[in-house]
Amino acid sequence: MQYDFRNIEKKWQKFWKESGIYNVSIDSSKKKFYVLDMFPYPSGAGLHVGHPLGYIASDIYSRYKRHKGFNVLHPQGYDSFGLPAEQYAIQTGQHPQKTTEENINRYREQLDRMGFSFDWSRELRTSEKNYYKWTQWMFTLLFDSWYDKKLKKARSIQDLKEGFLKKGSDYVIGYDREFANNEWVDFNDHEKEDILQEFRIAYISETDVNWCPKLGTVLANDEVIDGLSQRGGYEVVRKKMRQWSIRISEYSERLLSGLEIIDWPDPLKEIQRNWIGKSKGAMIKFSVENSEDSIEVFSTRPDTIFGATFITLAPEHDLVSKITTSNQENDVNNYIEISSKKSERDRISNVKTISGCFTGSYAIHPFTGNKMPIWISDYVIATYGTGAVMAVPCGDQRDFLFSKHFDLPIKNIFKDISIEDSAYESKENFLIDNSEFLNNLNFNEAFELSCEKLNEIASGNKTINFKLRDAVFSRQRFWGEPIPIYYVNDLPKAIEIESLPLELPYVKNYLPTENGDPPLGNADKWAWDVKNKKVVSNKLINNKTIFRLELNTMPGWAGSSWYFNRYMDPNNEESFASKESLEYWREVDIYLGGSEHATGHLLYSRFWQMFLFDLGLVPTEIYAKKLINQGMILGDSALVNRQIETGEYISAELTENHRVQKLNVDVSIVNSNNELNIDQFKSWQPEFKNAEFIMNKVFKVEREVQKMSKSKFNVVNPDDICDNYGADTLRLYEMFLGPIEQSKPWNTNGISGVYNFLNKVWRLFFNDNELVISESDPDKESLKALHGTIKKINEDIESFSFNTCVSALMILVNKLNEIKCHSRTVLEDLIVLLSPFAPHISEELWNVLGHDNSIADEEYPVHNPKYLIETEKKYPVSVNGKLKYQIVLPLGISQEKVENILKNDQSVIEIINDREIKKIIFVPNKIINIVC
RNA sequence: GCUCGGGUGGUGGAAUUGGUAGACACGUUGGACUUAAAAUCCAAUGAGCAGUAAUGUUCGUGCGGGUUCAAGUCCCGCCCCGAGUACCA
Repeated sequence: MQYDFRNIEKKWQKFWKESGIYNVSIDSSKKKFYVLDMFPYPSGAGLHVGHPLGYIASDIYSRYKRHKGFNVLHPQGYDSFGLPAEQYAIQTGQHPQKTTEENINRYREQLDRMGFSFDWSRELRTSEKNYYKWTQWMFTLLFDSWYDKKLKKARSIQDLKEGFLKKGSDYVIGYDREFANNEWVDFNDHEKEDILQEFRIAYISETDVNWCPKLGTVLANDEVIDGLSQRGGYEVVRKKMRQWSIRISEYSERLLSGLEIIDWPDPLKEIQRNWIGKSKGAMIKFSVENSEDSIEVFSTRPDTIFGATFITLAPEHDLVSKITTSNQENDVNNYIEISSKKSERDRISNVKTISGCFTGSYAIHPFTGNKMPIWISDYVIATYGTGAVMAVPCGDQRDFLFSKHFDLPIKNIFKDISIEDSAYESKENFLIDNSEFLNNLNFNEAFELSCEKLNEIASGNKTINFKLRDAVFSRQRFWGEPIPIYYVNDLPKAIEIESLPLELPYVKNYLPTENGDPPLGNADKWAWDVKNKKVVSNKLINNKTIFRLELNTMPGWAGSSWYFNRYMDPNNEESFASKESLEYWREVDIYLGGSEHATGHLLYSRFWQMFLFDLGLVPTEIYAKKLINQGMILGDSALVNRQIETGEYISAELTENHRVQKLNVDVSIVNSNNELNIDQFKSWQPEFKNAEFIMNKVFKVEREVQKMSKSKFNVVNPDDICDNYGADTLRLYEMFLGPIEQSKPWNTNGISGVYNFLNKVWRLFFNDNELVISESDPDKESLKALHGTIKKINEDIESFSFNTCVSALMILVNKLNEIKCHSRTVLEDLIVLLSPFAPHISEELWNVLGHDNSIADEEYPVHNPKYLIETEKKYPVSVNGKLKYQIVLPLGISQEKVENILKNDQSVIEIINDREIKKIIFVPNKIINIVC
């Protein structure tokens, strides 16, 4: 008899739901363990087989940790604000709330079928007002805080105001404006706010942003890929806009050094390091001839300063208009206009073409006093460094090409190195020449000395520069958290906590308004009544108590930057989480998710936690100790070839000499031999109804691995697998597919293997319908097999190597079947071993053996080394062409035993390694090596 | 271009981190059960050579070198694939 997974799985899912056995609470008698999945965005397409990969892994780990006696927090929720729901709303007029809700229900249904042990009592949704109340509150904290460079932490803006009152601008370091304390007192509100805005962590400013006209909103740097929007792939252009930003750049150093102490995958850390982009160099000031102004440049090569022959500014640089001479004005304006029209994408694709324009002005070299022409060119990026570079053609290939192109002077400062054909960019193997006091120095010496000298003449200093930009925080969108700010005479004011949440208003439609305002501009009732602390009609706006509200909403990453803290205490009305719960659960122990969030969510959330930590609101600066990136499951797409001229469909092996176009077809109408079911194809979509085919016997399709997506018809729904094989099989199979971090195409070729395995497990307990369990003591052989497996599985689960766990279980079950072991003690341990992977069948069998499933988890079996000692194995080995033997002793052998062997064997010649002994290799009459 | 990963049977993938390469599974082939098929079970399965056979033997982890008694694993030089990033001064 086969095991009846349909009824078994339904039965236990119902039991888990009704008994709520996976709901946890604070229990100081137990050690806590927090396992978290990146919460999903509930899209309309539902889950496909790729989504659960990480959830299955985290579920296995959670169940395992529970067996180990930990109090495991394993929650799930939804990142439910976002663009797709809003796009759908624009098309259909339905409120995003409604579609989001529908999608969530569908997600929940699918998740429930897979037997996850989530604590659903802690479910959260970022779009719920009891959640976004706290997101908004945290925004007001960001607004009311500044970053103290001296203490290297965020502090209340109140402290800054008091500091200015006492010491003026001396209170802070690294600020380019100077004012005394009495001047501060005399500043008016606007002047004060202008200064404060340069310190607030959430601040408003006129910035260059990535504007996506198609989406009608700005995008953060990480949301733009290759000059196109991440969502939708639309063109992105640069535009100046008044925007909220988050001063994440202040945390660059901490975000970078924090990587050292977290156990995250190296590739992911590397991505974050590159994104933060720390570089050591110098700030160098060049005065401009016949002008008060000076140009500051950042250079990583101050050692090459004597090789600098001209200056290049970004076209957007502030000084350009000031220093351009009248006879160059036309050319310069022309150039600026052309380059501003270029989209990000054009700029990237035109990397190789050299363009630029002379401004007519000259800078003065700080040491030689030479005149250096000032040019503008769009190879200089306005947002990196100072938006200006000193061009050293002999040491930088771009400067070199630029000089050649515009016939600018090139000065070689490298001794005995030819720069005929290209610049010498290496920092090694050279001595400096033609550089006064830097002559005959190497890179390091020249670097230090040049910085010193620059400092002496007050023309520069050593600095560290970061690539990380402040994050744009405004979105011209409806379906996001409203920014809780109102404007009094254009001065932003935060809404205080008692009045939050600031709920999304009713709008007639979700598109921008006629005068280009964000969708919230469509709301009639969107003004803040300060006196009564509530939202009122726009018509009531006056300049005393009722003010206009911010129209932008927050980006998607706002809500996801702190949700892991909310799970600790999700229903708290008084605070985002109680002190007690924060102290108990502290941080995530294992975080599972994809590496595609490396420069988005995973960076922002680290920042956000650091900020909360600075304010003393959370107990740890690091919110996730260990992170595992699960790979993506890709779709194995099927494509039919259509002949372009005739429109006939050609079987894949016959396409030679035909001009064809490939069309994705539904993978469910293609069998595993790549043969298309023609009848199903014809009825699949109306356009194929009268399709003509060119083929021999069968019609073959082509296969291609693509990202799983609805539009490619390669989506496999986990429900189908659950229907046909059961959730346990799906869980085991997804784990069996390969290492968790690896991306792999989905195929069901091997699924019968794990399905058979579960049947074999079942048959260990049942002969037909009869339970066959022996109560007598187990034999040595089965104990040996069992304890070996226990050891392996414990180790492999800890290292997230679930595919080898499944193999180990298969080997064990094959073995037990072979030796016909029906011993209760062995089988009980087997059930517990199996239960994290296949919880349904395990619960059933546990119950079959007469246990009460409603009591706490059975402890995970502990291996007994006694059964692991294997007999010594003798292997032939060739040493210098002579046949000798090596004896390999098993793992865990005692020191005494080894010493005994050594004593009894006279022929030992050397022991190469004397660390913990695991294996010994013998050659006849001589031990030649001990391998550890 | 730069920075990370990675190349192992027909396929997905193991290999105790330097110690019998190919575990486990799929697939294939043969067999058992069956009137038959499905399902299930058993056996074989890296390639070559010799042998009726047990077995023996050679070659085998992208390519070429090296270290070592011993290399998929370590070192040097190439080739290919994937990911990230990109005019970053």
